[in-house]
Amino acid sequence: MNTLEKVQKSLTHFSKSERKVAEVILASPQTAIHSSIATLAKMADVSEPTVNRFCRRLDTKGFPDFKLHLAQSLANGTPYVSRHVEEDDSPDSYTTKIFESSMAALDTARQSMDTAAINKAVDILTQAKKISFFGLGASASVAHDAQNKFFRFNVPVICFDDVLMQRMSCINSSEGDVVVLISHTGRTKSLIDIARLARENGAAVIAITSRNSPLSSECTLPVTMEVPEDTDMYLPMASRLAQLVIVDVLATGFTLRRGPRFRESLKRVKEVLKESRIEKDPIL
Amino acid sequence: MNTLEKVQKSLTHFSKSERKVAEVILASPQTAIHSSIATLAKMADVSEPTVNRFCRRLDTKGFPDFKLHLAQSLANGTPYVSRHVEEDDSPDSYTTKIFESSMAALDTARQSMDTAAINKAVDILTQAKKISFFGLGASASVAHDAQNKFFRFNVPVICFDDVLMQRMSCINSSEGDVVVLISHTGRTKSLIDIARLARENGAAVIAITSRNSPLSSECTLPVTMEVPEDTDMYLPMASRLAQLVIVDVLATGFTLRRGPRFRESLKRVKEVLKESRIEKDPIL
DNA sequence: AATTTCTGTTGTTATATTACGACAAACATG
DNA sequence: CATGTTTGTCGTAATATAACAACAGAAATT
Repeated sequence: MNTLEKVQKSLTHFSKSERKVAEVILASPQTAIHSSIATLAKMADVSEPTVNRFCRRLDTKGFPDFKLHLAQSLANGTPYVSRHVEEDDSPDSYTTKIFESSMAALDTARQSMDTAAINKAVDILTQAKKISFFGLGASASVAHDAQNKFFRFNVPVICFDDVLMQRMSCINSSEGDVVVLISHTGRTKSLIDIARLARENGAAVIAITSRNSPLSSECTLPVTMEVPEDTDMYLPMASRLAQLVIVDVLATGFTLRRGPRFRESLKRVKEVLKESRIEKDPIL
Repeated sequence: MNTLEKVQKSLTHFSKSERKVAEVILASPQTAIHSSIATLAKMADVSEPTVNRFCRRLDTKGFPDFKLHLAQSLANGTPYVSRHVEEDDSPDSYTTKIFESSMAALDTARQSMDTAAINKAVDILTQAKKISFFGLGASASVAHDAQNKFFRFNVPVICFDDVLMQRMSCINSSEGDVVVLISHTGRTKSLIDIARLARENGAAVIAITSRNSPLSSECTLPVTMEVPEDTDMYLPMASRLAQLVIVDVLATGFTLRRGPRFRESLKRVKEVLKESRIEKDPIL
């Protein structure tokens, strides 16, 4: 865990003097890491060894080591002790918080990723006759993005954000087809039906969803992740970002598997797109 | 700039002994930050003051200060010196790289954000009679996401990913309407036309795009950002993520501006959505 | 209830470690 | 050979920590 958060969280566990040290550090972590143990002790109005003991209590080797850990946690963001948006946050404040919580969410998602599953998914995708991306509601935009990416690969790819079309498409699917389902909760009934339907028709079903969800047990290959989502108050967002990144990871794996000649043709697609744009001023 | 990268980049600028120090640090930065100046000097087979001079050359106050900077840059990720995906990366490796570069991109985007513009955009959005989100190609999925978010706010909102529909919609727009255009480059000709068209019909035009782009000068309020995008080889991805986060920031600003009673009704929308899901096992 | 004992907290002193400045030797360069 | 740069040696000041002592408050004993 982040050292600064640890200090914050252990506040109650500390003794009187140690709490003084913690408060000084929390008040201005940037000052703390640039101070010597003597100046910090003076700021907190305690003795130097107290500061040292404080450091030890947080599982560090001593004061210098503690400074190192603290420096790292400062670099990692979290200048705000809380990342949750509050009622009376300023635009500057909530902007920062949302960006930071997004980054933190991506980090936890990364740590919970199973790269073996990623690899298998790439396997399946490269061998697909046809790829379909399905998502509902908020996940639909991820499906669209995926379609956009894989379309450039010159692979037969479709995308539906509508239950009926998804069902119809599944009924017509066959061996060699790959269906990618995107759902954060993995509990949307109609998507679970679709997973079953697709499998019954011989298609391989990849699901980008959460671990242990009903959907993950209903598909051929679950690509799962753990994302801290504060859905109580705000809209699901972190999961969307993580899904997008996973789609990008799959797309990247796809291009790597296909080899260099394939990537040449990708560049040509890009060249064509440039024509619809206003050229950048060459002076810039 | 990241300290570790700085060491890497300045390798040629160093003198013989200083380079020895740099190499030892690059070989194992984790060891370096946990060593004293004496042990590091011994490892590099140079004298202690040489190590100190090395630190000074990198604009730090001395060895301890250098360690702090180095620790921060290590915390920021970059265990890989490069975040770019290489030809022969393992799935684990490219997954990590893509996640990390995404996070780094969000960080730079955040730093380049103009929160005053965010605030103005929220102003405009809260007063809108009707909100339209337009994006083309890859940005279309962001527009969809935005529609999804604002739809829950019970605001008249539409979204088109098709040039003709966008034009038609603009022609029918009037005073009080708000058009939000999403384009990373801000150079897509047809979107620039649409910005002009919308303004001619009295609509306010917000553009989520890059600074100094043609689009940003053609709209009422540009919400710009700087995102490092490696479009040469891979697909635009970082910009998409940043756009999504900005949409989320705008949506959050919107709900905050609307006050607590508004958020109550949001919860009701969520309750309704739950009915389409399989309930979570209460034991879990 | 008063005293003792124990446990944990805090400060003082002493020492070892660490980093840095000043100077001098070695080295390269014209 | 002269000049400027690089590098190392030495001494000193700052820094962190170990060991010990004083103290406070709680628990136990009388």
